Amino acid sequence: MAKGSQEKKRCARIAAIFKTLSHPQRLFLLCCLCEGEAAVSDLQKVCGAPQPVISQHLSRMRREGLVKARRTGTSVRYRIADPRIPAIVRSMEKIFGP
Amino acid sequence: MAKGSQEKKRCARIAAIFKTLSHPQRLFLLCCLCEGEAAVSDLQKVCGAPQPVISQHLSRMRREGLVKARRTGTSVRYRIADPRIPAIVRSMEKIFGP
DNA sequence: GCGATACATTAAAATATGCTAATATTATAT
DNA sequence: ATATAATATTAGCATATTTTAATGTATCGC
Repeated sequence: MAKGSQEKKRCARIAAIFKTLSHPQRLFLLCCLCEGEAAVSDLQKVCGAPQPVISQHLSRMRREGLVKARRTGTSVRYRIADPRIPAIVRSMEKIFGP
Repeated sequence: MAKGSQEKKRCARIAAIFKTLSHPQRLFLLCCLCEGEAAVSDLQKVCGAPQPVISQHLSRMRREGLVKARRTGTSVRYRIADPRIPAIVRSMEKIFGP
């Protein structure tokens, strides 16, 4: 395998995660989940977007391993998949914040 | 101003940065610059993409405040704009790495 | 079972992004 | 001043992403 190829693969992998984080609403949803577990309907209220859009965003974040889900009766509650995720968002805010 | 609106703006801002980081080649370029300043021609060699593509990527990262540039004769050398950036990429690798 | 609630999925239209090719700029050397 | 090397910019096309709208699935209470 060519030199640097390994590094490029790592970048492609991380870039895919960054892409998932690169949508304003999606990132906002993630930030909401940083405060604690929440149902789709809760997120819909604070986010203000149509329900299918929220579901699509959450679905994508789940595929990418950013969040996890569990059913509670008829509702589904989402949560952050890794406790180190909030720190990354906060670091970004410190560096690139207003 | 409505509640949560401030938070949404922050997310939009950070999401824009994430979007810039969300391209494999761009992220690879940034990682190269994490090792130290480099000229466009150097980056072209390790990256293997056409020169205009590299320039476009660098130009965008510059606009977003991720990198800085300075001329040295006929060549332009790029560098990371903030020393805290490499840590973010490394954190991401730790969490989402192979 | 039936209706209602909460969520998920899909397809198609609208929009944004990235690549290519051509051209422009900037600085050095002769 | 002209030529050359290094980098930047632009426009147009191809592709990917987002949104919208409609439909599907699952769970609970009756």
